[in-house]
Amino acid sequence: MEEGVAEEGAVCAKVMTDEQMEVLRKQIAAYATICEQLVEMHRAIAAQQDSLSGMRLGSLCSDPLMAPGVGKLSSRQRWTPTPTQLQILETIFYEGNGTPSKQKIKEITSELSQHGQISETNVYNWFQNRRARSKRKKQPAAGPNAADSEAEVESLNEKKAKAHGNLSPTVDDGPFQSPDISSELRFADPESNGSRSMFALGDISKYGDAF
Amino acid sequence: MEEGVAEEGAVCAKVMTDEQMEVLRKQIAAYATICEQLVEMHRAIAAQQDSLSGMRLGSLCSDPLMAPGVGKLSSRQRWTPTPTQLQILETIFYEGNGTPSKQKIKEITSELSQHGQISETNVYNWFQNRRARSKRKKQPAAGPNAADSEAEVESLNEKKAKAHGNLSPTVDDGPFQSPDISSELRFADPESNGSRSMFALGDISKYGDAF
DNA sequence: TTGCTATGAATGAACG
DNA sequence: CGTTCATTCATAGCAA
Repeated sequence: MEEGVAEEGAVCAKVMTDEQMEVLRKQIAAYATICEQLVEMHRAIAAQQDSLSGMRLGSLCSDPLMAPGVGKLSSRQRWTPTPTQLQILETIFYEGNGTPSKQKIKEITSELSQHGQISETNVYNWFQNRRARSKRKKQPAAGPNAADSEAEVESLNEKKAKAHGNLSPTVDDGPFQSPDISSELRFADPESNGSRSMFALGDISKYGDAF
Repeated sequence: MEEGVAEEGAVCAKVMTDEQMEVLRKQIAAYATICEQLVEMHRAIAAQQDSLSGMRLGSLCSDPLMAPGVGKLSSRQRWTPTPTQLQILETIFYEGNGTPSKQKIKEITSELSQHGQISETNVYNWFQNRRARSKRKKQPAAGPNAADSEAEVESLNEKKAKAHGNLSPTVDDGPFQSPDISSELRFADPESNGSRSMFALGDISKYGDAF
């Protein structure tokens, strides 16, 4: 182990001991964590923007006809999570609690009911949908074979396509047109249990010991 | 010996198995994927913010952002089928394809990608919308006299009395709330053990400019 | 400019 | 659980 301390970068190989490697792994895990959380944060923020922008014609705006009191649940039978609720849900979902147990649902519902009308069924459906959606985005990739190529990253670049010269005048410059399904992290998902990664960023749950 | 230039990688391979190296590569590649997502998300959010603050209720200043041509990296355009694509889709839809999903989607996508940028999601959405639209066109022809029943909207297609989690216009929760989620970010100590990033984690920093 | 219409995309809820 | 349905939102395209 004495040789492993060499802070001299002359020979990387010498410092590449198991310990060093573990450090590397932890660093990577840390970055993964940061990225994951950033993703969720952005998602939450986006949802907020969405909500409040759409709220202008919803309930927030005072509609002379629509009495903001109870008893008027006519239009829109569909539950819509408030920004706060959404954020909480995202957090819980991300935190690895991929275990939507019944008991959990109750707790979450209680928690969320403080921020708006909600029921256990809503929470249940939300988690169901969230998981299904996450999976769908990553299906085409992650073939049964893992040892050959990580073309998943490449697929992001394969979005190259000839410009369809139709009516759109200024779209040619646009980099992306649609968020394709191939872009999804396969490790961050609490549900991606089928991954065969050794270090398994999904395994980073144990990186907590590092910090 | 010209081999004396021995890359670190070569020697590293001695302490790190090829498998481990590959795993690390994948992990790093995964960051690229996540960061891509982040960039995309950020772009979308920025676009939304710009839109609602500048157009909807702002209009305090003219549009300094609409620069036709270059430099326009916000605003995500939605996919628009080319005439050729549309025709193909219509044909497939009309062919009695009552099962418009799954494997078929991939085939159709491949087919259509010959005529323009498209993704499976686009095809999927198109069929979803197409069917829903077709159905709704025929629904109003139920035959009830138009001289009565103004409450039909509520009880027309009453399927189940699932009255759980209704949403009343009252939003007790404020529409806004500070994004305190950032407090969850935790950074690993890069200086731990005195070793810096051994791998090109710096490569990630190229995304830094995006956010 | 402002508004409307058509439609792609997002998502809560239901089905099997 | 995975897929599908139904409703809504946001935006492209056009009209007055």
